[in-house]
Amino acid sequence: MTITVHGEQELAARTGHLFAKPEREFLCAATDLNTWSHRRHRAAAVGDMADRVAQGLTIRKLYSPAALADEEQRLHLLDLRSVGAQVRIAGTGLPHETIISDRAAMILAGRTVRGEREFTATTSKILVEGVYAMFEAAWQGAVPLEEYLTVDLPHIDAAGKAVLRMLTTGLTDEAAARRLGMSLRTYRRRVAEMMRMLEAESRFQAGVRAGELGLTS
Amino acid sequence: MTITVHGEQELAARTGHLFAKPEREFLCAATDLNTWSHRRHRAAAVGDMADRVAQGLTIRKLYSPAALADEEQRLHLLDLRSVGAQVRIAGTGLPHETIISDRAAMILAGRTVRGEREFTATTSKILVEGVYAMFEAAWQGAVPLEEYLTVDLPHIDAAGKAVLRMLTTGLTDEAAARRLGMSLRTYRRRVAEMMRMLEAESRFQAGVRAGELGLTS
DNA sequence: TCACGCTTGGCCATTTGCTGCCAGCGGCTG
DNA sequence: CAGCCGCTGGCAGCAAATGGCCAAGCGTGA
Repeated sequence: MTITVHGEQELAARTGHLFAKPEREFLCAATDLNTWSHRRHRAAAVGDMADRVAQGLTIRKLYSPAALADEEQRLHLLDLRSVGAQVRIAGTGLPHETIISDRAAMILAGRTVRGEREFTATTSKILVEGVYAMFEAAWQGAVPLEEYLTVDLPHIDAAGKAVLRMLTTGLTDEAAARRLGMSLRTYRRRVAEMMRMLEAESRFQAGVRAGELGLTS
Repeated sequence: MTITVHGEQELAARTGHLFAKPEREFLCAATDLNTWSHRRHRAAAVGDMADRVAQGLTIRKLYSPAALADEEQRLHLLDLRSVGAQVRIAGTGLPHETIISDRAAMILAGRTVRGEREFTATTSKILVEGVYAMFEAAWQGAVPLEEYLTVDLPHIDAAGKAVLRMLTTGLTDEAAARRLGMSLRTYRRRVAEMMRMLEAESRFQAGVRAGELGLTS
């Protein structure tokens, strides 16, 4: 079964039964939080979600970085996390929204046509499984929310970036300092500061952090 | 238009016109190279591909790590690269195969039913765009082929992994060695070996490499 | 102008990391 | 059984990293 509907009311009327009560798994991919739900419904949804997660439902939500554009959305994502939903941030936009319920039913949202949002809902095994596989691949490549938020923590200015670059070359401190046109003592001060920012006790550990966080590319 | 067909002959007969001549972009996601093409056709396909790429066609192929299971597939992927196709390896299996042609037509392959492979082909804008977005997200999280092959270079055994783990904790060598129940000299030997494998001159550099390559998770 | 705060650079003591050397041990082979 | 090889561990010498201390210089505000 594959149908196209217009507007959220028609979507709910014709497909609500497919998505109302996921039992095992609920997946959602969207650009940001405004895509599927209005602001005033979110708090209630979180409460409901906590109960469902406690009953064994797996909830996975994949958003684009736009979902972290404002503090309200960010807080809501943290709420989702606190009730046990898994949230990841993809490295790219997710302009078309997808919901997969119990791996059996799926909605894809299209564009708005004459004021009504266009949706395709389907229970086609092939379609659902195909998109599910893609979701899974995107999920694997996405960053868990906490990690993504951590990425924001070490804000590194140009001078810091220069130090990181030098550290990544493998040069001794003396050679690196000369390269940057500063004294060894100053360079080492900068390195010590960088280590603090990366919360590392050793250079290897700092390197791992920098590498994992993509700070060296 | 969305149809389900059985077997590759019916697929070609009913949808061949949609996929035969992509003009701008051809996307393919699959577990490995056996999914869409037989071995004897591959070399010819590469030749054809070179011409098309030269004419401006963008070819992107996303495979799972299974595509690198044997040398023949690996060499073929390198051939694809050499003619200008973009190839990336996802971090997860892609059990269902997808082709998107010029962002206008799409095939999803399902399972084999009574000896015939089941396919869904569609030109539905919503479906195509939805899957396209997922493909894009998966693509962003996937590793370019050359990089992935580089990942394979440092094959790290269990002892090496233990050393990496210790290095990542930030402990001094002496503390780490004691933790692993070996002498400082042996630990340092292991560390030196790890540095060689990571091709690093400094510990920071080694850490970056390990972190970027995902060796610490 | 003077005082203050901050940054830089030189110097130095200490710690940590790097690696060669040698002895000892265990396993394998002829 | 003896010899060889690979690995381990202790020790030593040296390099590199860590960071404290102090003086000098600069910018800012009263």
